[in-house]
Amino acid sequence: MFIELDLQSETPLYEQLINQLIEGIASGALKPGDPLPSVRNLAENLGINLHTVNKSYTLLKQEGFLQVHRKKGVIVQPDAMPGVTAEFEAKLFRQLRSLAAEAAVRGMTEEAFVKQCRRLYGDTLMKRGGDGQ
Amino acid sequence: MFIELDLQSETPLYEQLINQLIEGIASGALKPGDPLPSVRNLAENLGINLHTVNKSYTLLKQEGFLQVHRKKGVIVQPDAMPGVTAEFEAKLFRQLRSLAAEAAVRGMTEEAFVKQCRRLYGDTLMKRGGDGQ
Amino acid sequence: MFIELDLQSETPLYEQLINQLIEGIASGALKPGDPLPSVRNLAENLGINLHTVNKSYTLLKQEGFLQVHRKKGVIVQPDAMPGVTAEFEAKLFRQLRSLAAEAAVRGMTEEAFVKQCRRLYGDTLMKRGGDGQ
Amino acid sequence: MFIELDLQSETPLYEQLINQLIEGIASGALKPGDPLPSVRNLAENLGINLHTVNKSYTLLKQEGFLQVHRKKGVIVQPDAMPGVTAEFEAKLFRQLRSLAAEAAVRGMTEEAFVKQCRRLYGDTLMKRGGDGQ
DNA sequence: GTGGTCTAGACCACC
DNA sequence: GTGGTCTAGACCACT
Repeated sequence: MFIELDLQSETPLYEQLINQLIEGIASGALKPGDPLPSVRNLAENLGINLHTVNKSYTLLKQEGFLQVHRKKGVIVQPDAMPGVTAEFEAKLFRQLRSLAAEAAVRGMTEEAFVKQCRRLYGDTLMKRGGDGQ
Repeated sequence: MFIELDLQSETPLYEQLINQLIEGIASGALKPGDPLPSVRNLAENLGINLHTVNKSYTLLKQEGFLQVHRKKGVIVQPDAMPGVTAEFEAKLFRQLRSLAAEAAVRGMTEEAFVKQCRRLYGDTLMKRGGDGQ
Repeated sequence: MFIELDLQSETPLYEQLINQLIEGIASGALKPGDPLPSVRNLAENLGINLHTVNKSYTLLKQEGFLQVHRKKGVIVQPDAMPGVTAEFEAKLFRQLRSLAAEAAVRGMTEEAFVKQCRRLYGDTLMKRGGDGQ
Repeated sequence: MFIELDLQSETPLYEQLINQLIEGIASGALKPGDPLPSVRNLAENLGINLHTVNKSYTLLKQEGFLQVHRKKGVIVQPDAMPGVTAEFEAKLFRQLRSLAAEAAVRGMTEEAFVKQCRRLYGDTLMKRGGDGQ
């Protein structure tokens, strides 16, 4: 498993897990239709409680990234992934604006900031070639 | 006052306040050496608790964005703003990676993502010319 | 076979099966006295477990929609279908009230709601004329 | 409190609670902006666990029926209620079709069925005059 | 064995 | 005081 949680972090475990699963999908490590580990299994591997994993899975299901399949258990959305919803745009907007403002105040130039953005988007996907579909 | 808090938001009030003050500095609405409203005053204007404003100010002072001035009270850092610390880089990295991954999964192209990043950085600074509307 | 199960649905398979068989009877696709596929056969065709089909049949027999026939195996109730029992009325009441309330809150007018109800009842029976496509 | 849970029912407690809260909104007993009891408080009154109430509230928040207000606690959506989404239409369709089919097979006429639908929609709203806005 | 539900008790952040 | 998070342990329905 490629997942690593930071027990000291201030971001909740279930949220870290959500982020890492989405990154897994983005990178191609998790492909549409792939089965995920069972809640119990993953919880044990990560050394956390079953309910915490369950919460992450549930939220990802509600968002449409995951599905429960009656035979395969929990799987990655095999059909269309959720698109760019208004909620996501709002979240993106809010978070980017804060980050950009702080970066600017701290003296980071626009080019440095944008370069970092591009790099992180690219990193995410680059692994696809070596690893995914 | 250019500050607007969203009582329905999931972001804590003190954090919203921090963000908006930093955005105010980035845009030039708040310039180095400018005095900020007193804790009591701002709390009253925003209709929130003293403690909340206090917490925001304290954290911003700790980070080096604000200072206490004998006569003017709390002012915007008149000397060098805090630079790009390791903590900030880590935060930037973590948050951007999550956002980029989700954007990618949702089908947002790299160009669209980067464009949005640049736009939000630019928006922040553009107001500087106008000197703080 | 006119039955289609959704493995991603939150409704249990045995319940989906029950619903579709009742809809089959309602539409006339299954007529009183008609034999049903054997448990084994149907399970194989649908790609699901024997137990699941068995559970559906058993419950439908208990309710009186199906019967066991010495020679034909399981058949559709050839005599009087079960009537409007107190249990059914209670279920109908409970579910309709919830749906109606949510529809109302979501801004669906009474006429739109009732129209939908009538349409779905009508759809079910209209196929009867065609005798079970 | 107007809420009554059936501990024997096969429908989960949190779902019963959700339904009753929506019915409360539909009837006008709960008006936009009204504060709801705290999770602890309601849980105690209903004799169930805090987490069960929490789950109901959380789901209703996600759907947009409720909001957390930083000062008033949990309140009924003060702005626009969620409209008729595709998911709701699908749910309505699925459930009504099953109910209609079973009603038809049990010998309930279209008029009797539709009348019941209209009655339950009406009941829900009628209380508004006496009780609500 | 799976996911789903419920309970119980604890700690924390926020206001 | 509030809601949010996490843990622990239990039972059930479904396949």
